[in-house]
Amino acid sequence: MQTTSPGDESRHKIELALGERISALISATRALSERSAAHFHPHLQPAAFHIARWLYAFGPARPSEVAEAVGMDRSSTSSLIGKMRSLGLLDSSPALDDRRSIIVRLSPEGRQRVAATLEERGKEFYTRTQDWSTADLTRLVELLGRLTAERSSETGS
Amino acid sequence: MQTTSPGDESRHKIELALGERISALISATRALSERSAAHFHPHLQPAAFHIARWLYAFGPARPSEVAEAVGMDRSSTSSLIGKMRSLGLLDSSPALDDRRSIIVRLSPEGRQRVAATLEERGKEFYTRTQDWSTADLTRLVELLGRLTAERSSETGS
DNA sequence: TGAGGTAGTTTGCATATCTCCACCATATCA
DNA sequence: TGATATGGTGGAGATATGCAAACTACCTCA
Repeated sequence: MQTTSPGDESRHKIELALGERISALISATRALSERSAAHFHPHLQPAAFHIARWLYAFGPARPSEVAEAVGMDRSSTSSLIGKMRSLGLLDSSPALDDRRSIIVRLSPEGRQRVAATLEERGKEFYTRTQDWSTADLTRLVELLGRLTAERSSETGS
Repeated sequence: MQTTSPGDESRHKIELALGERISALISATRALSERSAAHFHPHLQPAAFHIARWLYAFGPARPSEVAEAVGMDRSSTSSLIGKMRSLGLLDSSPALDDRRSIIVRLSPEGRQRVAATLEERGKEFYTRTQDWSTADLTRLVELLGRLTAERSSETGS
């Protein structure tokens, strides 16, 4: 695993560091995330929040795509999607290009509920940025946005 | 609690945006995280990885502190810590200030295993930053570091 | 000193989720 | 056309984790 050029080597170090920082962020937010999931909706299992949050962040998609993206299996995802639909948290429409499939999306109420959960539970986290400059905050938002904006080349549709 | 000054208002908007970006990042990395947890160690439950990863990121701590931080209950945490100890993945020492308590820390092997898991599974994620400038990458690493740097009593490393 | 609280561990039980497995409708390909 | 694969759904059984309670050792405070 010896790197060939000095540039590649330091680049890889930075990428490794990024991985560790993201990992630290995930660790730091895990308790918050689980609590949010538990409080998302009184008639839903926690995992429903993971589905809803993904749809909130990345928009409408097919159930199998959601399952793959959040690392859940298709049965559980299907069942939770069914429950969320019957609770009015999300809508579905037939997929245009494949009549076996459907597209699920958050309903306005579902979207609102995710937003409320994020804001309510996220307050505990805001204290960390209280002494940040607005410029740094904005920069971080922008960079994170670029990091997660990557949903065009998938599924070739 | 309505904010009064325009500065506070836009500030809050940025904080909200940050919350949504972090949420998106967590959604985007959830599948990866779960897969990493599942592959962390063949004789351990997935949740052991969450404990190990937290210790990797934030250093030695008491079991109850870990449980609180990763959002798991103390019985599961205790049981998993016991298993990891017997597998040589972490060591424990008595807490100096409280003889009821202990301090757990990753062993060199445990640390190495977490690092290996992070690097191996994280590769799928690196493609996202391939076309980033090194400056942006470095900046993101720095900002994320500041966001998660919250523990005063770290043990070097 | 004694009373009550806390840290860690263990156990029993409830529940959430995963792993197969099967099924149907549709798609894809020979 | 037929054969095989895929997307969504549902069920049965296995496992992981949460929750509650009990226990020991220890701490804290009156």
